[in-house]
Amino acid sequence: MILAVQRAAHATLHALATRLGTVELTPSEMNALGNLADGRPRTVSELGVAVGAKPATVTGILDRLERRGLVSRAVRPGDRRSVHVELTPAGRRTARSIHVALEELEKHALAGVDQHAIDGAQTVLGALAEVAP
Amino acid sequence: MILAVQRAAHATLHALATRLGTVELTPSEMNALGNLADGRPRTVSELGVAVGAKPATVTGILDRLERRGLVSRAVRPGDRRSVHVELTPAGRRTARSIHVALEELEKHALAGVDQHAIDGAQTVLGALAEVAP
DNA sequence: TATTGTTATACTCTATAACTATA
DNA sequence: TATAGTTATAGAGTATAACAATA
Repeated sequence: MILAVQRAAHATLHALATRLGTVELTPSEMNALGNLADGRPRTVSELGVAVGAKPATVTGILDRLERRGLVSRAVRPGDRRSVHVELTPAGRRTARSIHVALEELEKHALAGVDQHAIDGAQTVLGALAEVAP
Repeated sequence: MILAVQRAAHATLHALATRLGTVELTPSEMNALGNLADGRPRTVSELGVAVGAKPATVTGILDRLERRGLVSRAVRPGDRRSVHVELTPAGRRTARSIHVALEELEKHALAGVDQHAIDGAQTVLGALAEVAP
């Protein structure tokens, strides 16, 4: 089962990258954009927890996204050590296309699968995600 | 659903690395050892298809595994361009501990999950893995 | 000519530790 | 002194292109 999860993760990531075509985003970059998509600013640490990366890693991801004009950094009011990250208008457009591509990919891949199987998969994936690190 | 797959993949990989403790293997290295575990030699290309990596990437993975004495390379009889890769005795022991750790992890994580959910997950993960790249 | 594997190059992700500027 | 973020360093995965040996 765990091996099947790895295979599915790999295949869907690859398929998503192909569908996005010219957008050229790495999985971590998509993940970061997806987490910021609701419009709420996050600190670097919060984003790190959300995407499962260390602050030092998040810094690198944000450097690239900022260079491409997809996110902006600003000192957080109230605590000048913190940085608030949020999407730029271009970042919001990109996040939206990722979301659409994901939905389409999922719809396409699971077209012939019945609802009971999907419910079961939710349960199993939830249990696996909760496993103690 | 696809996001749940990514989260589960990430969590299980991390848990597996923790359980293996001192063994210190990257996911790709585990994957390569797992594929060779049946004792049948593979060419670099075959292994690349099995682990989802390009030959150039496989070369690097094998370099590290060979340096640590876990796999051996030999010219393939009949086609001197090809290389046959197989596990050394130490590699077989390592592959076995990976297998055991995987089984235990899975058993532990899915202890409270009923069989219908597991069957459903198999179906869904199979469908996702088949999605066109 | 085509294939097999390797090497070379460049970029990303990751972890760790040291550093800065704030608190 | 503790925390937030960055920088520095090193290792690993990835893709692409060029290459040598062999078919």
